Amino acid sequence: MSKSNHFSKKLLNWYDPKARSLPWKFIKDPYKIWVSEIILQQTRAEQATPFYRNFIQLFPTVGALAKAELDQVLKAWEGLGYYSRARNLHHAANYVQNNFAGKIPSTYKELLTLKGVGPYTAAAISSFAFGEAQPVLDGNVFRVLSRVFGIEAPINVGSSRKIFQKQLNKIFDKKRPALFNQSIMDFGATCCKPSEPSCPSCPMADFCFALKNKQIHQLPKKLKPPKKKIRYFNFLFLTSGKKLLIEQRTEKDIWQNLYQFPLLESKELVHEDFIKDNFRSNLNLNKSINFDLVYSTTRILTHQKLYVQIWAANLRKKDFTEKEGALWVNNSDLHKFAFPKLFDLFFNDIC
DNA sequence: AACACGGGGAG
DNA sequence: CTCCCAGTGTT
Repeated sequence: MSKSNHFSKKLLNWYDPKARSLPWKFIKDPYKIWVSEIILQQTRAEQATPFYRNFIQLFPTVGALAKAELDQVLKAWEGLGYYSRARNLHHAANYVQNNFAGKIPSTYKELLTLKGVGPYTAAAISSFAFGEAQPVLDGNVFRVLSRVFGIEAPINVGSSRKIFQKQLNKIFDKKRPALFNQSIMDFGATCCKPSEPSCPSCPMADFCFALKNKQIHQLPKKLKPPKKKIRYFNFLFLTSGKKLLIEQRTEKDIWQNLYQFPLLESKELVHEDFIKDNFRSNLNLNKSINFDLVYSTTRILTHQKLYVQIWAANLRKKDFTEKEGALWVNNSDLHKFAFPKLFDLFFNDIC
């Protein structure tokens, strides 16, 4: 028997559907499968689970999601990260309403026309929800293929993809696409793990390239990521009575469409006096207004390191200020706005 | 082809 | 600290 067929047979024999029980498994609703796959992009299952449950409760159907305001959808995504997923999901829900009569399209090709649905997600939805023979190629599958078949092409460069896709097509079980896809991802997640894989009990052990050649810790190969960008964020926590000044981020940058306090950003560390002067002139505040440093932290993102300071000031009625694009919100309305995670930490810290 | 995009967990 | 995670869109 060829090594390729051997793989599929071993895999399906190894797979225990009950071993990894997750809320989006064993469901057939294409909408829920779609939502789960978007949430799971670059996100661990444990982190995804509460967000998935909450999201489905708030937006049970594609119609409900399409009707919702983007701010509501972002609020449901608050703290999860990669917020373009929420924007694209909302956009695509309306696209499905208008172009597919509210039915999630059933083919790989049509699914690719939805914003936020790429090759992985289209293969996942089309196979899980509709039984189409499309193999998924995600981080797990890259790792498994690299080790078992000895593929040395780095998995984090686009040009390697076709090499992995070719090998994947060879071993894919067209007769049982959903089962194969579920199995190979579970196998990667629980057996052929990134570190400390369970080689002694691995069903592929007798023909795995990496095990045979002692390459388990060398495969998959990956190119070094670029260095983190350093950014300095100084926010102003400006209150007046029960009101607080916030603004929406609109740039194509991290946290697009989320809310924040008025911000002074710099590439270098800047002096306290410069920050305060900037706040005064930017918000048209009186010289007598005082600012206290109330919060200081760092945030590590995948490609950035943020040095964050939050300054507080309180205004009397007569000092009340207006700023283009900013809005005063009541404490009681704050929960309606989606903020980056660091503000959640801040709110918890000061309360 | 390279870059941008969050946040959390594990080692 | 580093690496990884059920990746995709933009430039």
